[in-house]
Amino acid sequence: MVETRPPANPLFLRDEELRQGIELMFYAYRDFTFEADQQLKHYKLGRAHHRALYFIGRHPGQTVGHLLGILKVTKQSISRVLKDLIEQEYVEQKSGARDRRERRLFLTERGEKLERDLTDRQSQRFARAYRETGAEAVEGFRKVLLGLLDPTERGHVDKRVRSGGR
Amino acid sequence: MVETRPPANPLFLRDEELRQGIELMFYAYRDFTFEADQQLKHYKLGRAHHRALYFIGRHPGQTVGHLLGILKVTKQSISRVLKDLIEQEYVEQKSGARDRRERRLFLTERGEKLERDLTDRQSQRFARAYRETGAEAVEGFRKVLLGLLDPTERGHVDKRVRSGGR
DNA sequence: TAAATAGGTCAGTATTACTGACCTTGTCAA
DNA sequence: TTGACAAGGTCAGTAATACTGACCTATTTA
Repeated sequence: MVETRPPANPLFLRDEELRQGIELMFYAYRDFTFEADQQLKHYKLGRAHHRALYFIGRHPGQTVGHLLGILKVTKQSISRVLKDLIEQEYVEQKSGARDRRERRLFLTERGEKLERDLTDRQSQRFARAYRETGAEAVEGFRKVLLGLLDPTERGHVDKRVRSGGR
Repeated sequence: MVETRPPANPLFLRDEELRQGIELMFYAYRDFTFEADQQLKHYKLGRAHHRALYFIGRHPGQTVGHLLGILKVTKQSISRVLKDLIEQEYVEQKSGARDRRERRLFLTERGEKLERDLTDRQSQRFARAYRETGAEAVEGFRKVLLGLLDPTERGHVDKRVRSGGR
């Protein structure tokens, strides 16, 4: 594997560097999602259910529309997933106090348990990575991820993420 | 949004920090894939085609089995995708010189063009994020992504990524 | 009261991906 | 040279996710 690289060519290096980022992102996401997907099979649920569960737990009492904005899917898609979760009593909905058209979403105790079960391994994966790389690397990681967002999304996401979901 | 946070509780902070990572990862990946997905519609291809195209371009002359190991899908899945790409002359295969059972995969010129078209926007997204955050952050980003991989994968991926695909 | 909004639903379709079984071609070692 | 094994493809069936488009109800609000 010892190779003599061509002398510094800024354009080449740049493209190469960017592609390395793209690939690492792919590989990391692939492994990151795999474990939870395996778990989900036991419950006969899919990744979409996990995503809904996660974000409802993270933003309890938010509306269906809010969830739609996070996941960026159609309401037909979320509707199916929510129906499953509500039927199996992982999620409950209460109509909004001020606006009764709204369905505000909450995890039941059962739902919280499931969510923790699913997310735990992912958290552990992050914990391991953070431990291995240190606070400075983590700070860089966060910054770059924020930078990868659509500029229009950055404000919302940053606020959402940093406020701990509330 | 001004909120008094509870006094430092290491366990809470830890969980909160990890969840922020999980979320940022989700949001970044969501936005990262969206643009290329839109592009793909014009060509009547899906995300799976892009992935194959990308990695064939990155590792020209590699076998189907190698691609399988990268994408972690079944051969039935890759088979369909490769068939499309070969039919539409984005990809060509040559049987291996030493082992003629192998199909070694290459992009055609047409395939290279398509791949560049699809990947360009993603590269630009990374370029923007890297520019905004600086070399140190990028280094941290890469380290953490590597840390998120399955330990068994880390060696392969690191080698693959750093050797520029060859 | 009429328009707009939150949300749901029905119908139809596409993509991705899975399991399992089986086939061909080719390699390689006994 | 035969037989096990490997690389790859293929057929059949199934499931999950997600889409578009049309249409519906309940409720809020101008």
